[in-house]
Amino acid sequence: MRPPSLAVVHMLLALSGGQRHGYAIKQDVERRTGGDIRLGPGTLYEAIQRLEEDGLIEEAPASADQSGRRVYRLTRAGRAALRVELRRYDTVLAHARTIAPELIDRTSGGGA
Amino acid sequence: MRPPSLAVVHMLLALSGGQRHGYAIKQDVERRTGGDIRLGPGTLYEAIQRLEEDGLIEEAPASADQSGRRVYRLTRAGRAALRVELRRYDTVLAHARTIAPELIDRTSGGGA
DNA sequence: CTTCGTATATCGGATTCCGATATACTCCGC
DNA sequence: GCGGAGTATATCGGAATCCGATATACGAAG
Repeated sequence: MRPPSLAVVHMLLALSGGQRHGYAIKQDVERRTGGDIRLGPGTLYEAIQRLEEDGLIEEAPASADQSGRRVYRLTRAGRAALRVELRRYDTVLAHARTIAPELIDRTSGGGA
Repeated sequence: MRPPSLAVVHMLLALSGGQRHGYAIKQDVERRTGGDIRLGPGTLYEAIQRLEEDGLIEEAPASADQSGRRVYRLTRAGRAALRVELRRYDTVLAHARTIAPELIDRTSGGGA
């Protein structure tokens, strides 16, 4: 189980805000990142399958009722895994602040 | 050019602390992450090649002199790319603080 | 009935990861 | 000089992952 990509971490994070179905995860991630992270159907549903197999997410009870929508939520292990990844990012940023603080300026100038 | 993995970002970060050769990058990353990120020869040298092809790093002048050591340093584009990745991590952490602050506790207490 | 947006699923090419393997040099003790 | 350990670089091959293209289905709007 390789460490999840940024896109997948964003998916996990979206789910940490409450249970939701695949397409809603996609929209949540795209909206929240301002379009920086875009999830095609391949990335989205394959990641969901993998995440479910690994026990990081699970289908919520009373999920696929009406129109085939499957609602997912984070498991305990999923929350733990997310915490680990988040800490890794925090570690990188901490090192960056030590080694090269000028790389972390908030004067984004251009974009969003 | 897919976004670099955490391991590669660590490599870039090591290089942002000054020019060095491959093996030194490996040691730097492993030491700084406390062994969390381990770079085998495959990961290390293939990432170096890719990074050089993409113009993110370059061989320093007077590099492969003595014992075949190749010394690398970050290019301008490399610094810019590193900044982008760092900002992405920062964005994820910012969202995490908003959505699920309890996932970012500094009580590193438990394991290593 | 046709079109559009939502929603899910699978396929296939390309990329990346990373351990195993190979080579070569240097320092050290003997 | 010889053998071993650590340093240093490079390539191969299997596996995992990414992600656009494609397909299906449903409901609302025209």
